[in-house]
Amino acid sequence: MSEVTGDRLKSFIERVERLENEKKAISDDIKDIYLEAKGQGFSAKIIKAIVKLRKVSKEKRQEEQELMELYCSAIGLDI
Amino acid sequence: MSEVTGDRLKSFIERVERLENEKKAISDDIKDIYLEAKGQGFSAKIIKAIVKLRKVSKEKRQEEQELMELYCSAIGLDI
Amino acid sequence: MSEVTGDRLKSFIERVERLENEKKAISDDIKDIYLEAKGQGFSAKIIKAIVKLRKVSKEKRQEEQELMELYCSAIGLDI
Amino acid sequence: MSEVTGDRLKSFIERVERLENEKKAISDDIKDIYLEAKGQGFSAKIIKAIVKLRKVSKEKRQEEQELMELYCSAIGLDI
DNA sequence: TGCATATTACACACCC
DNA sequence: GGGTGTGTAATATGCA
Repeated sequence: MSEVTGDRLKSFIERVERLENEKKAISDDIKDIYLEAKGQGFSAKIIKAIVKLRKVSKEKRQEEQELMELYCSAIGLDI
Repeated sequence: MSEVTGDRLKSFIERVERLENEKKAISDDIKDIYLEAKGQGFSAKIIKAIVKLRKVSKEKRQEEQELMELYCSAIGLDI
Repeated sequence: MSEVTGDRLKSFIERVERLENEKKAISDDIKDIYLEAKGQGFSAKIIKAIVKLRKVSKEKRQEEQELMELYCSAIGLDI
Repeated sequence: MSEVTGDRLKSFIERVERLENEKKAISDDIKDIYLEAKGQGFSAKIIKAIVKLRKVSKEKRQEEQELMELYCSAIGLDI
């Protein structure tokens, strides 16, 4: 591998590492928000569930719910 | 739940969603870098392995340091 | 640390390691069952959800559901 | 879903539940060992650290081996 | 599309 | 008993 090639490779690696650091910082910020919410009496767990809920479409959620109910009725589990 | 409380809750949710979008954008940037590297003939798999190796090496050093401190504190040795 | 003490310590470590290996083997068996179920056309995801469901009491599930609905109505999210 | 299908589903669920119970029993045994060790004056935290260290050392060796093979295959070197 | 991996979420255990 | 940390489980992503 030529020196130039090595430099380019190094450049790629460092760019990735820089972005991963930024990503990590944002993750930490998100954690802080959950802590803040918790400090004001909100349940972090529920907030996370809502954020997730808003991501996936209503149709998809209903599909899963229906499959779940089908399985439960098949084994006689009352939910 | 009062309207004010609902507003604060909504604010938390939207802040989280905004940060998650930023995080997603960074992930996409990282993906682009790997594509670019691949376009220049580098193996993305190898680059990822190197990035990971550099990360775990750093973490391993920290872990060993912490383990040493744990041992020292366990035997009452002040370092 | 005396030799006897060292031997006892070693014994504890090895007993833990042996049990952790057994635990790992069981985890693998569980994974195999999910694969088998999947191979017969069942959704592993849903089965896991059901197993989890049977673990927690009905009351607890309802509580979480109600809290969730309270939060959603507070931010005007129709679920 | 036919009754037969429901029975098969139920069988999968019960097999998983049985194995999870076994796993739980082993976890409890491990906890007992730590209590016993503590009762003899050993630090559970340190023992856990040692067990973990022995585990990751082994894993790390394997990872390095795999990385080496990855590098070699990347440059077309047959080892 | 199925598999491997990486991230994320959760629950349990320990400590104060 | 409450908060923190750790270990495990689940999900989402990316590659073959």
